[in-house]
Amino acid sequence: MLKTTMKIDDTVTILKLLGDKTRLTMMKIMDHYDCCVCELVEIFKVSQPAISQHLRKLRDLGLVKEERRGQWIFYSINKTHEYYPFIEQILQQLPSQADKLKALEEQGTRISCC
Amino acid sequence: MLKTTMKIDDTVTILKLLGDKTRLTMMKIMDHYDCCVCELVEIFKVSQPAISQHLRKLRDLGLVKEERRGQWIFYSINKTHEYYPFIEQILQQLPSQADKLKALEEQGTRISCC
DNA sequence: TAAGTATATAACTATTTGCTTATGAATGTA
DNA sequence: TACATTCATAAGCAAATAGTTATATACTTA
Repeated sequence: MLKTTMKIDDTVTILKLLGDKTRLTMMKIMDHYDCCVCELVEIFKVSQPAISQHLRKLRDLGLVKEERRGQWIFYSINKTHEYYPFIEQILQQLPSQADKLKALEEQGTRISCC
Repeated sequence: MLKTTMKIDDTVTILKLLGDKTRLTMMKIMDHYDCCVCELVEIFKVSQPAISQHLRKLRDLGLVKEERRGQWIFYSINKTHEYYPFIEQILQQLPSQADKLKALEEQGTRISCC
């Protein structure tokens, strides 16, 4: 059990971000795999701007980091974030979302950029 | 570290409820003290219906339970809830809100009903 | 029983949120 | 250079949210 003391306001901000199915699932996925935007678009069946906007909120808080690789921008969880242990604790209790990535591979979409 | 596996949808619902400063603070307080509605109204400086509506959302999910004691209705955390360990894990990392109750006592408001 | 206190619910409102489409900027390639 | 692809941003919209005031319900007490 962690013993971090978290500020209430910070905690509220983080929980609000995680309290969205798309973002929570994205975080769970990105906890294990770097993802480019187009993969996430495929997975969640929403528009590309919708994904970008979710990523922006996560990035604005520093919860994820981006890294350009040529044409693509890959996102991953920022494990150096002050509250990463807190977030990790939550993500660890969620079921693996590896099936979603597997579905992409089978469908051939993931290969397109990774 | 807990190893519970939580459904994504359930987790989202809970995090959404906790992602509100009033509700998160209420939960932290109720984790240690039974509270009647009027106390919470005093603490949060919002209208009584606002508090009742927050409590209803928490109660609808079973996260808190109510108990009438005469004229008052006391709310407390439902420690038998399937996901209570998950919630407790979050609450434990928050700073104590005991000062808010102490302020009530000094102000004489808490005594009125407890 | 009548009046007072505590709480819940209903109705309304302003703000926030998550999505969409349209468009711009950055990179890769013919 | 021209064109295609990837991603970000802007603008607009519908739904959700958190608050308010008004009112109903339940209990206590004079």
